[in-house]
Amino acid sequence: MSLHLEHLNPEQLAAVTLPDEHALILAGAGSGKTRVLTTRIAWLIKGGRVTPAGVLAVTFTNKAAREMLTRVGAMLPSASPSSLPRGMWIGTFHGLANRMLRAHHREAGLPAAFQILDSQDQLAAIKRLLKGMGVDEDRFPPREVMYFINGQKEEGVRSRDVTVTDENTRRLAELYAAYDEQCQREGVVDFAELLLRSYELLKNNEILREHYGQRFRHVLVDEFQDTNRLQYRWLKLIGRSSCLFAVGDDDQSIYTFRGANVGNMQDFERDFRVKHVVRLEQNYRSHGNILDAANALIANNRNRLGKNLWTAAGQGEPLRVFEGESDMDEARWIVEEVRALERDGTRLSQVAVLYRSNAQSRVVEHALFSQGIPYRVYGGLRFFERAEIKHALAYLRLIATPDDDNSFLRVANFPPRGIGARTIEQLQDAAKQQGKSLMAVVDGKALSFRKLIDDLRAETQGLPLKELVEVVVAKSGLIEHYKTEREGADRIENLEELVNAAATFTEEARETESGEAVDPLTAFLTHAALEAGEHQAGEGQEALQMMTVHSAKGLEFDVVFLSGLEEGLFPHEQSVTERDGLEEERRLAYVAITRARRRLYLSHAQTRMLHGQTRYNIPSRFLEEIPEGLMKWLTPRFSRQREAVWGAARRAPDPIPTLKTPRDVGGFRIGQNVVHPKFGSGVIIDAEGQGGDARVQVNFGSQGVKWLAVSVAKLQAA
DNA sequence: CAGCCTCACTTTTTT
DNA sequence: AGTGAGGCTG
Repeated sequence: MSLHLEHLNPEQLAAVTLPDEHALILAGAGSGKTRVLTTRIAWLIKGGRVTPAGVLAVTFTNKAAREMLTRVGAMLPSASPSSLPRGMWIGTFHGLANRMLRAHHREAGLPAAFQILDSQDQLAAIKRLLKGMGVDEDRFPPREVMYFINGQKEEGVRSRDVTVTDENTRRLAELYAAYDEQCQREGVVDFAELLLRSYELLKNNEILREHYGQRFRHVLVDEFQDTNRLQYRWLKLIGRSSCLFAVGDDDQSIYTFRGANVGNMQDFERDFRVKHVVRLEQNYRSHGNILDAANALIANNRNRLGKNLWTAAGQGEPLRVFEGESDMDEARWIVEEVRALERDGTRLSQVAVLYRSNAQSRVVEHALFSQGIPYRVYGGLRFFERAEIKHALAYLRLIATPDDDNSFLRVANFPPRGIGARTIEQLQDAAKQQGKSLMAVVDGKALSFRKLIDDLRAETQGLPLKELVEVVVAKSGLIEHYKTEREGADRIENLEELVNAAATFTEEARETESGEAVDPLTAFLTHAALEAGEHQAGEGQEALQMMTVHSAKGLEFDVVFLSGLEEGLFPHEQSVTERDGLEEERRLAYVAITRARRRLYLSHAQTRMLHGQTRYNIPSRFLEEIPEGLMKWLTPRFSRQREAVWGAARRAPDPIPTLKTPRDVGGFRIGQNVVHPKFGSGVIIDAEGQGGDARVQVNFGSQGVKWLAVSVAKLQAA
């Protein structure tokens, strides 16, 4: 009910109570940015500076949007979360764009029941397009065409405006045009299109622009460092005459690989002549040593707006650092520590194992599984992305929009009903000739499929959503089909879960009243596309948390294991070739470190299985960038000779089978530690040739990976 | 038309 | 190592 302004620190309070002008809030990790954002909204409304309908708040994930909604609701009078903020627009960029396009679909040139393509759907649509146009998929891989199209859309560039520099780009622009035509014909819209379309709608339609410009007095943006150029332009348009309140942290920008533009923060300051820049630097999450480590690390980055976190909490423990002989060794150690923590009363759900890439989770999972420690792995396939769910949704879509060729192709012959490639090809030819959809030109064998869909539509006419989905799942033949599959039980369970999802969605929809009148089925399909489902198995259970560093952003844990701190892995080897790639990796490490509240473990392994091969890695440069005084090495630092691995392999009762036989090359061998007068210390990771011609490949960490001729280079065994 | 097998790929991810 | 997609054979 209350805002509790007295609990805010001076900077937070200043940010919350800024006058009605543009503001940029630089909010460090754990500095209470969500709190500032939500309190600001509530403060504006309570003070009568704005009505709920005048507020637009944008986030990146549905989860963040929900949290914001709940927290704002809790601070406002008469608030039960359901009867919430009448008319307030809180949501993701895509959610809000969708909302606008639904409301003005006619002006935007879209059918009322337009469908949304997720990335999978989009790729399928592009593959289909390329095939139809007879494009050589080796020269134009569908995935790259997709990246090109999305990249252009995210820069706000339409096909006719593409800067054509060469033949390749010219062709790509053509494909872009053809793709957009296909989408338009089929009444579907991809994620990037949602944004671009609503941007153009505002830009070209003066009435709407004025309407929304007048309406939204205050526009607030979360995670501003993650916005791309189009999103920034969208904000500029919709918030033309409003006060823009942007909250972000340039040090936590870890999504440039998907188009995020940190430069938006500087641009914003300049474009809007921002008078108020508030830095939130007091951290309420971590102990001092953890923060000091994070600060020291990120200080190595050049492109920063500048910020230093501090805490009133004590220094806490030193960071614990472990060197494993192998990835398995590292995993074993993690498991041991986790059990010790558990014995000391730490809740498993407060412990997280973080890693740079998903492939690393497997070894740890094995170790945890064999010790019977419950764990939960984040990421991977989400509910609405599962094949069986996509199949069911395809049936539903065909009921709503029969011309949806993507869906037609997905399920025309699934479960198998004798409509093979031949038949489909004929249909595609006919459709192309007549300029119609596949469903419209169905004949012969495929008539049975159209009849099935027509029957389903007739039968479900007027049924409530839940029953509708139930009937479709039952009569599509999917359940029957999965009964015959050996892995089918899980899939059937998921289909049943889909029916439940439909049931809950109906209730939610009634409560939150998304406003615009859309038929329930379309609303549900939109929900499925826009919210692939954070809803995952094992939620809320007491289990160890495992995830990539990326997915850990925004979360916090008492204890964090940051594993695989090795050159080539973290920083990832592909990052060194990208512009500013290393700085992004460092920000990633910064995000990882600042997830920990009380205890942080850092670990690396000397050898690691990757893609079926043993790799020899040296410790990450990031370990060297953390002051020695903050760390406590659980294993003697670098003292274990790499030879120890071979020694262990010889002595151990069961030798580690994955190790290659150490081959002598000019007195050196793979895995050996060496010192070079110029490049410093490194480890031999590959070798070729014999005697005088022998060459070895050495990983010198921050100095890079080099091939050296043994007879020339002054290499010494370390 | 359908199942099987080989081949190529492998950073990070939300919507 | 493990997976997914596409090609080939029955």
